[in-house]
Amino acid sequence: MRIVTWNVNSVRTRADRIVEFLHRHDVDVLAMQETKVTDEKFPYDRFTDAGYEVAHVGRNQWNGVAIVSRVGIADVEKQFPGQPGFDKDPGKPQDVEARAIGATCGGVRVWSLYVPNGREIADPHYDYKLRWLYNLRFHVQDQLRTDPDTRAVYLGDFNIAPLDRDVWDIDFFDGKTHITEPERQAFDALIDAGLTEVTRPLTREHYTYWDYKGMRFQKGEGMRIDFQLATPALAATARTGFVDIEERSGKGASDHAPVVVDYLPRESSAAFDEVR
DNA sequence: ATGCCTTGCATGGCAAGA
Repeated sequence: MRIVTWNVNSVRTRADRIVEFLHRHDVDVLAMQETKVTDEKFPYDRFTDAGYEVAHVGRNQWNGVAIVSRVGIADVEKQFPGQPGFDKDPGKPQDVEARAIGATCGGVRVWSLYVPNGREIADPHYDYKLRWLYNLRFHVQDQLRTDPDTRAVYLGDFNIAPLDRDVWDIDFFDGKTHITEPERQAFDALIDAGLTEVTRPLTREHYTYWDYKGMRFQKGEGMRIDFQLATPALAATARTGFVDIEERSGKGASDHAPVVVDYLPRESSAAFDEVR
């Protein structure tokens, strides 16, 4: 089963090339981030016409996450349990943003995640980002405690570069977000909870994102911030993967590239283990 | 160069991205 994560930076602007991408790479499940559209205005027909079902949550022009699947979509959740909102005024109810959607597709629990950017280290959004990640960790722990054999993947735009080599110039990021120790610890906490980041060993590409500004893509100056974090049962079946650099290179591309992973079906995995 | 693109929107100069 081929599962992809892709921050599309507007699903309406890029509907043509997203559908083209699904066909070109024979995709089973695509988790999108930054659809930048409300549920009402989502271009559902473009995907249903192509043979996919859609689950989406979008409340305004910001954020927005979706899952499109041709292997079924069941039990949709439009936020993860315990997902915090942004509370610029602690006295008021938190605004839970459209940053997480979960659905079961072909026996895999898929969570499309758009982790808050953090903006500046001194900005309240930085604390929001850390809080969001730690609450996600608690959710993952709960899921694995309930069912250690669950096949689930938490994938998306994590807005964290876990290693220094995940950015083109670590000195450029001195004092900036995405590379700070607290952010990396929050990412590592997801790994400590039992997840495996499966894309790094499967692709030779360094980066998944290149800023539009300053010809960053043409200069090879990117960041590795999009990932697929799989539970043990699913991670054991990850076989091949790649970052679709060509998709990022075209005119009118998103600033993120699709990150693709092929997982063996549950049956094949059992057979494979027996053969071993 | 507190910039450089690109998006959506009460289509205006913003806000936001990373």
